[in-house]
Amino acid sequence: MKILLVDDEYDILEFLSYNLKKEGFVVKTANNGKLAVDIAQRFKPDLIILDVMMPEMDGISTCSEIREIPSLSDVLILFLTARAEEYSELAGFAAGADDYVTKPIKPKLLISRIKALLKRTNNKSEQKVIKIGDLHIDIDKYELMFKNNKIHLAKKEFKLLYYLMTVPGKVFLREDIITNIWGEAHVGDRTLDVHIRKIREKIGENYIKTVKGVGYKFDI
Amino acid sequence: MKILLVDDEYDILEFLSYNLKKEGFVVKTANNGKLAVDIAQRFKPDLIILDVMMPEMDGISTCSEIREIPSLSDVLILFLTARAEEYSELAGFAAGADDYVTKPIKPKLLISRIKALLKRTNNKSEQKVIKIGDLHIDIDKYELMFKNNKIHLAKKEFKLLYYLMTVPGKVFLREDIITNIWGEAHVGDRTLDVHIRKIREKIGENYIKTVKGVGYKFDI
DNA sequence: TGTTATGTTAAGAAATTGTTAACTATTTAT
DNA sequence: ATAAATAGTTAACAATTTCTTAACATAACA
Repeated sequence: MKILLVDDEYDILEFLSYNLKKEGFVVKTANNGKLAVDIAQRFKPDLIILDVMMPEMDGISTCSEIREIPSLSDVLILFLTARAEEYSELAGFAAGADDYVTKPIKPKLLISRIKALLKRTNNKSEQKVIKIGDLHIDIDKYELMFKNNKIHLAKKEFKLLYYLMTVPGKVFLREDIITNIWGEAHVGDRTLDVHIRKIREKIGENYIKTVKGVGYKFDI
Repeated sequence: MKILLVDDEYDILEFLSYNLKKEGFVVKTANNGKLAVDIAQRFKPDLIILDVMMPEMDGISTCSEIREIPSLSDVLILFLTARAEEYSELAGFAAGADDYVTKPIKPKLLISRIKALLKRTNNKSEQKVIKIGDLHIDIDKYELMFKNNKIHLAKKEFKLLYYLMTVPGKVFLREDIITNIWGEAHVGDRTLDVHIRKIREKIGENYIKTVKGVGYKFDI
């Protein structure tokens, strides 16, 4: 999930950026509205977080402008407003905002709002249960069945296997897997391999196949 | 689902209206009690959300008046009250309210209350008794039976266990559990664990399972 | 045959949950 | 109204699980 953060205060950018990255979001920042519009077109974020109060081009104008760019028409926009400026809440919605959060910002709250927002729109028809061969993975139960026996997978292992199983046969690029499971966090070179090994230890060597120089795939 | 929102403050109407629409409700608004009664008769909402404090005709009078209109006799009524005015809670119920929510309004909480309310009446098939293994939980009696013995659970413990039992096997996310049981109130980091422990003390270690990094599930 | 990518292992760091006890708040009983 | 009992919360710390790293091994490929 990609987020573009727009605020004129460097401290806030830094603070939020840090907190969002920690949650696994890919974050870019802009310190003014104009720049934000530019970056947005190239970066194609899923969500733009806009400070309402900014010199020159405020959040509301920026929002209106973004809403007129067809390629960005369905990006989500979330406003940051000071508690006092209630009027901006209304103006913001009028300009096409999807949600707003008042300052001072509590990272936890912001993140839960973001997740709710992304879930609400994104959450179409995700497959909850995938059955392939002797394997049966259920994301609701966080459970993997192998020949009718429960197998315990740790969270990362589970996410990883589930990700590979979403499209059996498809080779997932190493870097895509890492971005998907770890976010942008810089993770060591062998970490993915170690997790793959642990999964193989549990379900055998036959399911996850290495495609050298490319990535891994789940296949029977 | 149609909702009629009644409040004299424009900002609140706007704010709630936005939040409710986003949840898929059809919303109409009125800024005073008289208008509300008029609109209600034509709009025939499933639910009316009434601010208690309004000039001229307050929420309680409005409620009483609505309850006397036969075509609206079984509309649901939910009050918004300021925390201080506890009396209004009682008066409200006397006038025929179905639920009340205190200000300041937290949209998430309000929405979950609305859904609960709509479900309760609409969906009479809501499970009041759940039997799983040796456990038998009855929400009406507020009672838990374990191998035919009554077990006393405190309110929070009961809510928590009941919540987990509503979908056996499904992992409920830590944050979802907290939102559901505690509302949006910020509750300490270990509070949930302590309650889980207390339940486990009473029903044994076999029912509630921890899914580390994710949440808890009820499973046999 | 050398180079590069991946596999393996074990150690310990980091993160998450469990446990206890003290304390506060709320209910109930006297 | 007050005491007593019960419920709920927090904080400190323990226990456990999970994750990552580093070092080295092995396999694939050119």
